[in-house]
Amino acid sequence: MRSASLCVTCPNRELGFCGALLESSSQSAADELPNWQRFLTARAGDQIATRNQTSGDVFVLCSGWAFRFLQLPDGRRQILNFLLPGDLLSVVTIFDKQYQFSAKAVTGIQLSGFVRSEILARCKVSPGIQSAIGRCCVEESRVAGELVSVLGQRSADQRIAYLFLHLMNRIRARSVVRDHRYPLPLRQQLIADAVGLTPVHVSRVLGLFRDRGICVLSDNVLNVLNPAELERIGAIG
Amino acid sequence: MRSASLCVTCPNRELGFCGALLESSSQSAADELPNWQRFLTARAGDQIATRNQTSGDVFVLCSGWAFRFLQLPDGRRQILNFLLPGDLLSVVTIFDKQYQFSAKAVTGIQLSGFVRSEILARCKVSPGIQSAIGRCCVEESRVAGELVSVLGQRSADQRIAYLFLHLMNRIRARSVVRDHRYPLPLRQQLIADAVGLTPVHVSRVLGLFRDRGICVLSDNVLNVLNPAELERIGAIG
DNA sequence: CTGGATTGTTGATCCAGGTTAAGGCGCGCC
DNA sequence: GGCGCGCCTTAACCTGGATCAACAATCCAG
Repeated sequence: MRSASLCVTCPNRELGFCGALLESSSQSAADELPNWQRFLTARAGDQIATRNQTSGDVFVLCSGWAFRFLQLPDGRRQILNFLLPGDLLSVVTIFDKQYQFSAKAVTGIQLSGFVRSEILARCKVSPGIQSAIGRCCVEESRVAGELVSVLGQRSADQRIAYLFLHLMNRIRARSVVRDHRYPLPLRQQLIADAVGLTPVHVSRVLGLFRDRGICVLSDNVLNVLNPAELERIGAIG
Repeated sequence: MRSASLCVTCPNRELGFCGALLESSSQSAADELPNWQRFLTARAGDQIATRNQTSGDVFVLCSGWAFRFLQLPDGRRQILNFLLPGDLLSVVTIFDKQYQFSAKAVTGIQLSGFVRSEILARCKVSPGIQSAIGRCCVEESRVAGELVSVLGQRSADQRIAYLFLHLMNRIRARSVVRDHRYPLPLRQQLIADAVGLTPVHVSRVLGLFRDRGICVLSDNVLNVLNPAELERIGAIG
């Protein structure tokens, strides 16, 4: 019961991967896990995947926030994206048992793991899963391309505004947002690692946004006071 | 005959997508195109795809160099990757008829287009195609992640060294390279757009590499004099 | 041969963001 | 309470790369 209900209560509405997978399975007894699925939890800060590690499971984030990243030899890291409930760790984990990235939990999280071979088998018989995987690939590729162009071409305030707008969209896809207040459990260090700036400069830019009445990030809530201005700064062509 | 022989003579050896597709098809008469395939050429500089445009075809580059990019509102562009013979324009064009990127030819090129619905149909019956698509997705995602971390975290010389090393690997996968001389038909402006620098600064860094006896790019050939040093500068963790 | 376009080089100057450091605030723990 | 530890903020300074500008080299078109 645990994993199924968790996945049903927090599907990724944009992509619907988890939903497609579950719909393709016959209903199992309400209080036991099918043998092709397992369930994990991790605490804030725990590393949940490591580059070059292999795993027979494909994981979906059921609750909490996490992120994928690449570690550099000098100790710095680049965050590739943040994972929200309903997200696959990465859609390519369906095709490759070896992780090409590392991942950590931002908050406490719950993960649902599906046996890869089971997904691939279902894929052959279920057009629903197949197209869900296709949509995930398209989305991951689109987001990665956007991030490349933001990191390659845009200034500090544009990068941070872009990150906020991107996350705001993803949060809105999952829950109703009131008064432009978005739950955002991110330390400035994480924002820095995501947009390729130092924490010091992130603090400066956030201070600027605050002073200009654009948005305020505190207590894990992003309060957007002037959405139009944020959009103007962070929108990508 | 044209398209088939071209694809067979320049398969992407890393990924083998084109080969997998062709192997799955019954041999057609040697001098006519099957109706699910067509063949295009473009001249250097031609735009071969535009963001948000839709197409019923999935294209493979058969000869020449091209690149995918995102255009920014201010006129700048970020190159997402360079396309070498055998590359799909992007693997996600198999799943989405709408391009999420633009693309241009660097040199004169030849493209082979496959009707998308035909690929998807073959996918259902051919495990070879399915796994080739999977491998393409893994590779595209890995390369995109690396580029994100390079743009987010690394200095100008590291970025350019990384680009060179990355392209050298891809060129070596396609043809024998003698004396560390790699064919590289790139203007400095393209290198700049790929690594997020200005052409002026690219020139300075290339000058530095030349002075330090690391490598020389001229006449569309990259002559690598000190591979170890280039590797030291550009290697990612 | 000449004029113009394209590309690359080099120098001078500027500035966005990095670096370093110090201090403040909140919070858990002894 | 006091103390240590994260985290944020702010200030002073530095620097890598952008910007601006001049010029050389190459290649065509006429």
